[in-house]
Amino acid sequence: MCVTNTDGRMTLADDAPSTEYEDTCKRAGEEHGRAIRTVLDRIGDKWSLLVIGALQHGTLRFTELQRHVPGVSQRMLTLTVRQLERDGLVTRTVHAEVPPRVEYRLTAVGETLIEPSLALAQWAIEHYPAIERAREAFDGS
Amino acid sequence: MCVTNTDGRMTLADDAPSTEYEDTCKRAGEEHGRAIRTVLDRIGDKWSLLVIGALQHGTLRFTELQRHVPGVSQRMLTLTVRQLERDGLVTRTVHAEVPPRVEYRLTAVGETLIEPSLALAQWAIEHYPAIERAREAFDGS
DNA sequence: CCGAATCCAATCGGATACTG
DNA sequence: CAGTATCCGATTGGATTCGG
Repeated sequence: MCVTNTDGRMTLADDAPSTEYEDTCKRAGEEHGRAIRTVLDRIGDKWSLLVIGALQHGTLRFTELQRHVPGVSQRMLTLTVRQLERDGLVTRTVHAEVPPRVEYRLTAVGETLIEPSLALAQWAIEHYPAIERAREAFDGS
Repeated sequence: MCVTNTDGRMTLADDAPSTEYEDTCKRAGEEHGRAIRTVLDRIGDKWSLLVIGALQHGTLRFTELQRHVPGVSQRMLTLTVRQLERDGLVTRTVHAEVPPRVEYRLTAVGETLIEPSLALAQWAIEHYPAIERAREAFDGS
């Protein structure tokens, strides 16, 4: 897994043959692979990206968050925000009141994730029709 | 799930209160939600993005592809390229030879996925250390 | 060389019920 | 309100074996 190649181009996966330089790149790239894998495991799950998106305009409480992410169960929302909190992408603030009030908010790091996620979302919207057509053609033949 | 808001800003999830306009946006946005979900289900899996990355510089045969994506099993590589083929992101060309030769290549649509994926990969590499630190801090406390 | 088929463990995620 | 706990079906993905 190399991200910066010998020619300076960016790559997502490793092309490396077995030259010494490439091997160095490969070893360094293994770290990159873990980074990409880790991030993909987070944003690739069913709800994280939607939660990030729901929080992009400000603070939300648990129930509000649940309304903004249609279809998420209480359990999965809890697990998802815990993961995001653990990864330092979301802060969780508990106010000592009755009834309890818990507020979720993106951290600075969490906010930087919005831009690339949005790029992906735009790609999805733009190419979804083509994908649907491709599937029908593939399944039909 | 709204992507373009009333104020023109982009969003990943739906903020919509129940005005008529927002409801229209919401209904239209449900389509966007399916698009994003669909694409996330594809690139969010364990291997698709790595395969796309491996193919970004040209054509590869099955075994080459497997070498370029370290850790992938034969089974998963087969399933992954089939999905990508079905979605019209990759072409699969079988040459009638012995031994058989099968070549995989990105389609035009597949190539457009590289840019946003790379943006995400760069984010991953840049913020992975912060995520690791956040996790240690979270787990330690 | 390029797969398909089978088996199986682990994880994911929904439903439901209960709590401070 | 904001969770936690438990159960359970569905999905994921690795290992292995067989075939054209």
